[in-house]
Amino acid sequence: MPVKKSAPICDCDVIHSKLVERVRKAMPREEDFYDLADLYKMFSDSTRVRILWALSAAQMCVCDIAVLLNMTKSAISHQLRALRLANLVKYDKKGKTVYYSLADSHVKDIFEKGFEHIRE
Amino acid sequence: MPVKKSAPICDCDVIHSKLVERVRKAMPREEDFYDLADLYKMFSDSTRVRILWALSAAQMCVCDIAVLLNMTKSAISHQLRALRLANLVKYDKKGKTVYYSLADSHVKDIFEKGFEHIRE
DNA sequence: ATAACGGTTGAACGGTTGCTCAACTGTTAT
DNA sequence: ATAACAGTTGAGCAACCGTTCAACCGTTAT
Repeated sequence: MPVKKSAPICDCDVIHSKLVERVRKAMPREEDFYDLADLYKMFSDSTRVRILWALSAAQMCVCDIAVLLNMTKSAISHQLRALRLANLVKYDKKGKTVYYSLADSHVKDIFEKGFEHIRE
Repeated sequence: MPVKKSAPICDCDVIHSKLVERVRKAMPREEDFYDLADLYKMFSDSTRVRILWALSAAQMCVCDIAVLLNMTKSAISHQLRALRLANLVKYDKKGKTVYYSLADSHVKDIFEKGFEHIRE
């Protein structure tokens, strides 16, 4: 979704050119950074974080989450869609109701790392 | 920075009320979720992620980062300000140049967890 | 003194994003 | 058949966010 510039647009001289070259060589691909940012984007909104936390506590349907967070089904459904597309949650349809749960254990790990940092 | 609603605006009935009550009781404070989201917001932009990665590789000045990422000093400085306010980076002024580095080791941990998830 | 340079700042813009609203699908109950 | 309900979807709007631009501050060199 972002732009890739080819012409150098930096408005200053390199100060430590050797250092910069060394770091540049070790740098992951541009794409990996976008993927990483996209992953953390899912954790960067308090509604999504609360949904993910709730699902880490129990499998829940859309109405349950809506009641828990005091929000509309629609708002929750929109966010669940984003989480689904990011492969962070999976769902299981049983009749009218759709049960959501975390896709894998990495999500819980990411939570813990975050809370760990907050309570430094 | 968000809004706190008091009147129930949920537009549906609870389906699993016992479950919801159990989860609600175990839920962290609202504020913690905002703090967590704010933390991950710093990782949710590819420019900031690349800056953080660069600083995890070496202490660098603003011009170094600008050259490395092929962006203007101004853009980098704005992002560094955000990272500073979030206590993710610290700086050390030596004459004209300002050297930035990671504030603590948690940042590297968060990186690794993220990359781990991407290469599932 | 003054020019040059590293870095910061605030306003302005364009793009993104989260929620609302209303309409809709699909399943169950009557 | 039809009503009721769980959930989804798309358009629209307001708030937010990242970059640019121009002006600025502090330090160093001339």
